[in-house]
Amino acid sequence: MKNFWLIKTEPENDWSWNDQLKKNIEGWDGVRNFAARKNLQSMKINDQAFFYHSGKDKCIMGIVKIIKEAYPDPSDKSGKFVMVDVKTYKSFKNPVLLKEIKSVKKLNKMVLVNNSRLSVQPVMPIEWKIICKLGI
DNA sequence: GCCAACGTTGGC
DNA sequence: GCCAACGTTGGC
Repeated sequence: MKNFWLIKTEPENDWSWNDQLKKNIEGWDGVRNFAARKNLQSMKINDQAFFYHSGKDKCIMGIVKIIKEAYPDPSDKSGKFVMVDVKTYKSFKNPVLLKEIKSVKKLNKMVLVNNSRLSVQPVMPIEWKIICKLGI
């Protein structure tokens, strides 16, 4: 079964949707949190993930697809953490703002709303559907 | 720039 | 194995 996710990035300092569009395929490394690692390890090929800008923007920019499942993150010297590869899938015409998400009642259970610090989060199918509609 | 919330570390 | 201290994240 296909799963849905949300991955966060800091567009200013780290990696932006613009960078993603330019590069198309990118290794999602640098995750150093056990809850996030667990989510990375649950990802399957062809799962989809929202691409979220934290910081100034605070919005979902588009969708990426998982094209390679969890493998050891070479940037982690301890060897404990993993990464996946993602590929640009779809750009939202209307990036969905955190503010909008918070204003939709059915979305107020989202991890993004309740635990905004988790950098790799699961998304419920119903939540996925609503946000896709908002972003078109 | 502040601060609340959270995760991780390390001493016991 | 607990918990205080610390560092980091991210929304405001």
